[in-house]
Amino acid sequence: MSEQSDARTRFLRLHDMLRMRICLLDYPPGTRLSEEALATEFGTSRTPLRRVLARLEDEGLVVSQHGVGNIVTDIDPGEMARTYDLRRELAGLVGRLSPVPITDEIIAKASGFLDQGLALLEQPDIRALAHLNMVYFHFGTSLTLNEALREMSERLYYRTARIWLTVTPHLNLVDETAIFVSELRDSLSALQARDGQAAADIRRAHISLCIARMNAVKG
Amino acid sequence: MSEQSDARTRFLRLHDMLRMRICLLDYPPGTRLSEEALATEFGTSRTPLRRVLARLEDEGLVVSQHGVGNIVTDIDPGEMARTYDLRRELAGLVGRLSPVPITDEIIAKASGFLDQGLALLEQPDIRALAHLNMVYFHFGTSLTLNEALREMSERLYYRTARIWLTVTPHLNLVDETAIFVSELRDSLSALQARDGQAAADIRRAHISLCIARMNAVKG
DNA sequence: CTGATCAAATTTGTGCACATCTTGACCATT
DNA sequence: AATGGTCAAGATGTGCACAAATTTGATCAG
Repeated sequence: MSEQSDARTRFLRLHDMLRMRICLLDYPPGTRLSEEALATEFGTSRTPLRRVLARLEDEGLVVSQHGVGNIVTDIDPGEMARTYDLRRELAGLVGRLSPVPITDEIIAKASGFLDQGLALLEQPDIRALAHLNMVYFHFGTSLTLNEALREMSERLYYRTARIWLTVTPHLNLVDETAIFVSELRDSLSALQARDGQAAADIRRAHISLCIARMNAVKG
Repeated sequence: MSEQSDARTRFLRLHDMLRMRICLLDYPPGTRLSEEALATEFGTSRTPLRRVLARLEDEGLVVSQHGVGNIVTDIDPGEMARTYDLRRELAGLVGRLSPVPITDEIIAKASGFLDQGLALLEQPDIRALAHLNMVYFHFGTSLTLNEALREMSERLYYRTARIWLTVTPHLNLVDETAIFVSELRDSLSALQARDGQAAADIRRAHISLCIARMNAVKG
């Protein structure tokens, strides 16, 4: 009873895969995505694939140019900074608009994220760190029942996810991992106190700090 | 030098027209939009039109069902209430995140909106009121330079625009017009004082009051 | 009259052929 | 050698024919 039509399931799967590849920089900005090549890889024709690319274009991750190709968008630092400003505010709102009651199950999940983060401290890996950050972000948005807030937060997250991966190599990977682990630790503490607002504020504060670190790199 | 390709221009025009029809209830919730009929009306084939419908589906205004049709979505009151909660917060943020300096030109626009509102008081018209509200909303979002904030605000606006039109007939049209005019008047005063934050707070407050009025109807 | 069953009609999804546009290479001219 | 034009190659955009899915109505058995 997956209640999803086959076409929609495939659409969501392809969209997820391509978005992930873009956000993990498998397709760096400027990459030309050939519809024909992708259609061949996924075993479909161009038509369903164009539906996926259309959505990625609406999300601002690619731009389609007639006669040229589907080009992975570049990142304008100023716009990304403003997008981060909004993400920071939305992160705080998660604790105020329709917050979910904190259950033992939620705490267990947060604890699991901390374990994975600690494992990454032993064996740093920027790609694994980015992936864990993504999963943890979805966990964060799941703490509100406000569907629109979840959707907008995720939309903005995927638009800014690449900038962090671009900047991190210039920082110290071990340091960044440690900072992320401390966020996971603080977040777990707040949740254990059954204080969802505090947990949201912690995520908000870490976005602020992330903005500051990236500004320091730029300057 | 409109710098837009022909295909993109047509896409934007069709998207705007269909979105307007949905939000003004020309296509009430549950309406089945036939791709063939719309393609004939606009003088294209189904292919470009499906690109438009795909975006409307991503925006949550229609759902496409294989073998059935493209159906205008219904409105869940609870979700709409939560969406309004977020819209209220975003309206306040417009005054804090990258606000634009208030120029004479901006004040002139606000003054023009007030004139149009006053004209509507003389000759009430729910459709004209809804249209003026839409134009004024875009004016409001133009007061921030934060592109993401503008985009998310507009996305949420179009998702909730219909609920207001659905509820207003149960209220008094003249009263609603008068309330809107007072918002325009307050907004103009704040802008004349060169206080963009105050103008944003006024719009925020009016969203709060609108939520309260709609809750009163429901209860 | 009621219920089920099936076929026809209608609608969206897919694949393909072709139109349109961009780019770059090649070549003739100055 | 520099420059301008022309053309071919390759990419996305469009239109059409068909596949797949759903609904509807007719038809027939009970």
